[in-house]
This record gives sequence, C-alpha cells and structure tokens, in this order.
Amino acid sequence: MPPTLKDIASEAGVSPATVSNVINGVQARVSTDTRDRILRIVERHGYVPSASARSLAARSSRIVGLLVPAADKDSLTLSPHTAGVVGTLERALRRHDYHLMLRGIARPAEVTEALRSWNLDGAVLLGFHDADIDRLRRRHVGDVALVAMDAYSDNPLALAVRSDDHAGGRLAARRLLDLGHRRIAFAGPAFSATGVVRQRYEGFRQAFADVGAVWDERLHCVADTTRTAGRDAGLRIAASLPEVTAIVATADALAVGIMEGLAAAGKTVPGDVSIVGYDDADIASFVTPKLTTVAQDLRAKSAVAVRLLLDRLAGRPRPETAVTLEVALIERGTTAPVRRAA
Amino acid sequence: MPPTLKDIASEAGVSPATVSNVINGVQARVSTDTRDRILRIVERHGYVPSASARSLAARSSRIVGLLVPAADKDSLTLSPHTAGVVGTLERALRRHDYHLMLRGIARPAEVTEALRSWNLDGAVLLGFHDADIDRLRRRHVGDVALVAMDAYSDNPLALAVRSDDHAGGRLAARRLLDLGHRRIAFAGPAFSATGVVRQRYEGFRQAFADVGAVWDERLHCVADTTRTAGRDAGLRIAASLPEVTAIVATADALAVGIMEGLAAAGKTVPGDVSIVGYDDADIASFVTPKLTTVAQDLRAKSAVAVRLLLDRLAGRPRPETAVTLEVALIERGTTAPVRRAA
DNA sequence: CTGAAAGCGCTTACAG
DNA sequence: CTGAAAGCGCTTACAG
Repeated sequence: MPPTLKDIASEAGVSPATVSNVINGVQARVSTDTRDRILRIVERHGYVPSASARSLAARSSRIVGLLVPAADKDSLTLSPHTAGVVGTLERALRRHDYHLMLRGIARPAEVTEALRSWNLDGAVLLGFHDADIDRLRRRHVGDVALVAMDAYSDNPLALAVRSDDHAGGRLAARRLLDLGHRRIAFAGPAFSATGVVRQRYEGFRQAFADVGAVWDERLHCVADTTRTAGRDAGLRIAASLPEVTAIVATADALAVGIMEGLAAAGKTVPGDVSIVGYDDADIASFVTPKLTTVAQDLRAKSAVAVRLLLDRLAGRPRPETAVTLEVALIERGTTAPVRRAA
Repeated sequence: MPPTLKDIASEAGVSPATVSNVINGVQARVSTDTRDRILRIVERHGYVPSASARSLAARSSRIVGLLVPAADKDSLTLSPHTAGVVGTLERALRRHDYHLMLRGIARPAEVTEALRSWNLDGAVLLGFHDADIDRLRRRHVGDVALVAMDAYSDNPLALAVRSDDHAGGRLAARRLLDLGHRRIAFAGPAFSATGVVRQRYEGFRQAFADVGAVWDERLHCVADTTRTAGRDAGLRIAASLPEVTAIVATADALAVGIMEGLAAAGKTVPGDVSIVGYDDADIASFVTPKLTTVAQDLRAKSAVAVRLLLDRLAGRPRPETAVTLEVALIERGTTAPVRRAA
C-alpha cells in the first residue's frame, strides 16, 4: 500500500490538514520548520497524492480534455496538423500541473459525458465543425473552460484560436494572380456557411476582387483533403477543365495528390499548371518539385490555446474576440508565371 | 449542480447501493422493474457518474496512461509512427470503457508519479529506451499493467509488443544483396546492446552471413533519424565512401534525407545508389522516386497492445514471451541492380 | 432483491 | 500557526 496523506501526517505528528497545506504550497499557514519536516517525510516515502481524492474533495480535477472527432469507430485519425498540436499542448499543460486526457468523440452527447465524468477543468476542441460547436449549451458543458481550435463559431461558451484562413486563401490566390494566372481552380472539401474552408474560399475570392478579376465558379472543385482524392481531382481537372493554369488546394496532401493526378494526365507542374497547398506539412517539402504552400504556426496556436485555457481557469478576463494568428506564403517550386497561350 | 447518485436514489425511492448496482450492470442484484425505473431517471437527468469518486471508492481508475518520452521541455514530438498508434489505442480502449491519459515523461521518476497520481490501471510505454524499461521496479509501478511497445527489455513487469526488427533489417539487406550489391551502408542512430535499431542492425548483418558475404564495418554510418541528419549523411557517404552502392536506413525520414544529400552530391537514386527505408511512413510514397521500405503494421501493433493490457486487467494469463509482428519489404523505386563497374 | 453503514484519500471552512 | 470535523460521490461487504 502506498502511503496516504494520513500516514505522512501521523509520522510527522501533525494533522492531515497541515500536510495538505504543505503539499499544496500554502505557505502562510505552516511554519517553515514543520513544512521542512513534512517535506522530508514526503520525499522519503515517495508520497504521491491521490488525484481522485483531490479531485473529489476540491471539485477541480486539474485535467484538461483534448477532444477530437472520431468519425471512424476504430481509430482517431490524428492528422499531421493535429499531432503537431498535441505534443505542445501536453507539455504546456504539464508545466502548469494539468493532465491531458485524450478523447475521441463519435456522438455529440459524448462531449458532455467526457467533460462531466472526470470533472474536467477545461477542454480543447480540435477539428470540430462549427455547427457542432454552435450546438453546445451551458447544460452540456457546465462551466468548463472551453477552447475551440480553428473554429469560427461565435458560441460564447468556447474561446477560439485559429489562423487567419481568409488571409491564407487570399495570399495564395493573389500570388497566382500576380504570376498572371486567371483560370485558377479552388480545390477543397465541401463547406458550409462558416468554417476554415469557407474562410479560405472567401479569401480566395477576395483576391480576385482585389485585382478586379472575375472568377469562374465552375472552377470550384470539391475534393476531400486526402492524397487519393487529390489524385482523382487532378485527373478530373486535366480532363474537363483544360483551361485551368493554376490551383489552390486547402491541404498539402490534397495538393500533392493533385500533382500526381496531373502528372498522370500528362501535365507538368509548374510548367502547365501551378499549384499552392496549405499547412506546410512535412510532405510539402518532400515532393518534387517542392510545394508552394500557406504555412501556419502550430506551436503558436497551441501556446495560445493553453494560455486562453489557463487565463480562464485563473479567472482572468477573457479576450473580447477570437485570437487569430498570421499565416505566410512559402514559395517553393510549384508556382510559376502563367504560360502564354501558344 | 449536476445530479449525484444519491439524487437519483432518492428520486427512485431506493438506496444508493441499488443505483450503484444498476449503473454498474450488476444484473443479479436488482429486479428488472427497479432497474428500468432507475435507468429512466438516470436518462432523464443525463446523470453521469463521477469518475473520481468511483475511482477512489473502487480503487480502479479505468484510466490507461500513454507514456511518451519528452526529451524537449516544450513539446513531445509525436513521430508519424507514434501518432498512428495513438488514434487506434484511444478507440480500442474507449470501447472497453477506459480513458486515455497522455503524459510526456522527462525524468524517470515521472513514470511513478504518472502511474500513482491517477491510480492508473494500466499504461502503454511508447518509444522508451530498453535501459529505461529495465530500470523499472515493482516499487515504481506497483501492480499497474504495463505494455512496452517496441521494447526488447526482458523486464517481467512490462509486457512487450514489437515488430520483427531483426527480420526487417535482414529483408532489406537481403534484397540489396540479391540485386548484386555488396558495398551496403547501414545508416541509423547510435545503439546499445539491445533495442530496435540493434535488432535491425543484427538482421542486416545476418543477411550478409546468409549469402556468405563479408560486410565492411566502416560502412556503418551513424545518423539521427531526421531528414536533416540524413542530408548530411548522404553528403558524407558520397564524399568519403564512394564505393557504397546501396544504403539501408532505419527510418524513412532519414532515407529521404540521404536521397537529398546524394542528389546534392551528384549521385542518382537508384542509378548510382540504391536505398531502403523503414516504416513505410507517408513520406515514403511522396518522394520521387518512391522509397522502397520495410513496412510494419501499426494498427495490429496497437491492437495487440490493447489486448495485452485488457487481458492483464481481466486477470487472464499473460503470454509467455513478447509478441512479435511480421514486417514486409515494400519494393518501390529506390532499389535497382548494382551497376557493373565500368 | 434491497438497504444501512463504513470507508476510499483528500480539502475546506471554522475554531482556537 | 495548527487541528477536529464534515463532506466530496461513489463502492463494498454485510445483514436481512
């Protein structure tokens, strides 16, 4: 049996309350002498407080949930983007003595269960649709501190951090426009009124408006953000949209797939078609030619998420609005000036 | 205030003990009538049991820890390999009503703290050195069920799942030998007496013995498993080991880096030099030419880890030895017959 | 089939 | 600066 707080107390000849105060660093309530004595005993026994007991008594678990949609029953797919965030989150939380519980969410009701069951102090929602976040009500979440990453929901129950997706779409299109392209396809998953993809799309459209060009809506190409879907899309574009000279894709994997599809159809990149990806994932610089892409700062995004969470837990004032981080266009080898018609 | 078990009990006009039995599915102790009545009330209130209270009273947390080394203070780097495992683990555990706590481990002592604090029922150790696992003692881990992935430690406190790394190294080398190569470099991180890399190395050597060829130890090239380190290694090999006609690398990222280094030095792959990677990560098929590599089945590995854990938690007999999964060589574009000396 | 009671290991006013 | 006591929300023998 590992020692309990009571064991430590009786060995030190003090009350459990005093040991509790020492462990929790309540300086004001314990003399230096007894504190040192207790600390030595704690050390010697390798005493570790029971988090369940603590959580039960203090009504605070010091657990933050990381909630990720689990479409599939068998596996959460952690995108490279998600995986990059997880590591930073864990460390940052750990430094503040919080634990991270990872939870896949298959049905909306599971959010409530996840929060309530372990009495989470906070949770980070990663990769949820805005609609799901909109639907959250106080009765679902209690007063758990919630941070939604990459969300455009304005549900006040969740703080939001995201990259400037509108600027990202705009940057990508603008660069291509500047290179002389006009027949630019937009490739990405279906989107609704709000959300990351919608924002990138609007930014993309804005770039056309900026230079006074008109965009042909038939160049909107719906495709999942996977390499396989990209391959199909590339083939499709080559076959039925031969006038396209450039493509903006909403994810690097998609862009890479499109490159392959184009190649299979006999088109060269960037000779015949220029292409811009999104995220600056590892693959962006593994392909040949290296992918021009829109980069976001994942570490910064995670760091902000943690700060928002901790501020909220400490009762500090919350920001007025969502926190939006800058993005940057990384120009590599898949973009070139439009080839003048022969 | 969310309802407690007591609230449910008094509303149903029964004792807390009975509600507890219903919630825990103890069929034998409750009549169908009262069970249904209670379940309806539970449903209506959206009652969620407090996991801390449960954990405290039952001495079982139903939490499994996922312990990952955190060298860096700021971030756990989840390799693609690790990220692939995490998703499967979470779902499989969830299906059995376990929760997953993700914890980065910077100092050995943190293992104990992690296990004890939340009274973990089990833990999966991911990516630890054998030496760290060897060092685990009963007093550190109590009777927590432990599964070490990719470990070759024979510490009986941890069950082990791993791929057949020896076979992997052997397969890779054998294929190159069959293609006529003899001057084959082995590129990978420094290794000690045991461990994944050591096994691959031994397998590599075995392949030479299999065909009665002699390996020149100067062709052992130590490099971290990153693309950057690979680039350097590629440059180094081109400059100081010009006789090398093939390379086995212990990771895909390393192999890809080496390809770049070789290219920078004016060598072609697979024209001048063949190369085999390890893992079949995404990047393996993103590069040009596509990387020949040794693939392991991550889903299977995670699934076995969970099964070992659950078996142990259910008190079922443990396997006699470590579970070893098969690997396969995926031949793609980076391997070709040795070019006959001009 | 059901309930009363003790207890899991802490924290938190409150009193001194 | 320190302690006695109640309580957090469950589970678990035990008795009936």
